[in-house]
Amino acid sequence: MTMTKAERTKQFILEKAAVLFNQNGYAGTSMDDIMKATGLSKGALYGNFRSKDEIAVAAFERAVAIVSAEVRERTRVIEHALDKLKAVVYFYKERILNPPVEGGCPIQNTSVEADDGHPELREKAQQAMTMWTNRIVITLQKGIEKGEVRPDADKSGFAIRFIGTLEGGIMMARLYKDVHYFDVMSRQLIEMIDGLRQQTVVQEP
Amino acid sequence: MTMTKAERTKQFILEKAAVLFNQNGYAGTSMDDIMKATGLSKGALYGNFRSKDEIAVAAFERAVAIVSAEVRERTRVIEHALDKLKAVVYFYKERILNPPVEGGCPIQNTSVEADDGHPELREKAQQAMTMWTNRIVITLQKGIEKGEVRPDADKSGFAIRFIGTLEGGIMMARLYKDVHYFDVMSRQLIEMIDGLRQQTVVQEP
DNA sequence: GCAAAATTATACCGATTGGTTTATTTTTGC
DNA sequence: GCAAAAATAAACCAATCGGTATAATTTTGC
Repeated sequence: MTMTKAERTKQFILEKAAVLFNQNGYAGTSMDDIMKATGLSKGALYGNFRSKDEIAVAAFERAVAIVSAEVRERTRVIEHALDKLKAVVYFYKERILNPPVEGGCPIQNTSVEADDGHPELREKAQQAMTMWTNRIVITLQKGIEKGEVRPDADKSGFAIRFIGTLEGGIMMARLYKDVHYFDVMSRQLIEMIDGLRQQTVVQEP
Repeated sequence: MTMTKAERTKQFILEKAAVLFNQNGYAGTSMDDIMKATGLSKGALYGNFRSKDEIAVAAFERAVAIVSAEVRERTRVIEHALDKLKAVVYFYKERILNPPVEGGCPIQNTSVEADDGHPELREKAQQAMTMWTNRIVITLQKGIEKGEVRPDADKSGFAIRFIGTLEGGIMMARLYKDVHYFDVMSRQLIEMIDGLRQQTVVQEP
């Protein structure tokens, strides 16, 4: 057996809790909610985790891992840096009303709830956001090395604009439960991506 | 007296509650919190409002009104449509870590918390968002009529991109408590605004 | 397959939740 | 300035909150 029974239970709890926290937030989710969602008792919950906080933090990281894995799965085989970025946009567009983890983007949900309290969750959200920007920067760097991306591109600036625009679109589309709002943002994202393209240099005679 | 005592108390409760809900969310704010923040008793609270829900909804509308009033105050005297939009960007940039209502953008906070439950709050957030987009569309329309804005501009598309980009910047800047993230988004916003300018037509000879 | 260890269920804890009741005080309209 | 109406304080309510103690059950390593 590759995974002990206890480990599997722990992961099972996190999978259920991730959805609850992502939909209803930290304050909006009770231990009783998690008991009902898992069918487990309070003893099982507190036997695997020390506190609600510990579940929330671990569930957040699980949620981020689920989304990351699905995005990576979608973009893995794509060679061109700009196509990779476009695939991310299309992924979110398709999944905007049917996200990998019910409730939307875990980073957005956790950021907005934790920015005024809960420093631990806020720090985890910061780390996840920083990881995301770093991955985009790396993608662009590789694109520059392969001559696909303008070498003078502002990599980290682009990463911030990319994520910020995406998150803004997610927020609006989820508020109205209407993809259109994300569509509008995604068109801008595609333009931004195309703006990174290495211009074909006209040879001087 | 222009305002009865009871009316003033009601507004006083809403002003205090607006901050609490904006910082800690609906689920994260208790009636006891509001009692402590106002110094009033539970009787006073339930004498003026029927339920926590009613306070939350009214407090949200108050919060939106406070932010709107400050933005309008800042942009009121500006004549040129594009300057008006830029002034909005600069206003948020200055106030990103010192917002009109502590806790950030009430529409963002309420949207993200209410998109999976609390349909009443979600509808109020939708209404506020729709009002905002409408105001931008009207500004652009006037700009077109005055020849300041390209007549073929996609007014409602721009409004969505404007707000979405702004909200994305607010989210990131608040997560890191660092204006830089909003700065990056604001530069893009200024470019978007300049892209709306009516091009000077080159006269054919 | 058995004993030790870990996991789980149940019952329970004090504190806090949103909300009500009732008595007292304050404000209001005349 | 006085009576009616409204607003407020205080005590109280059942339900729920996060968390613990203990006892029963499973899983584990050998």
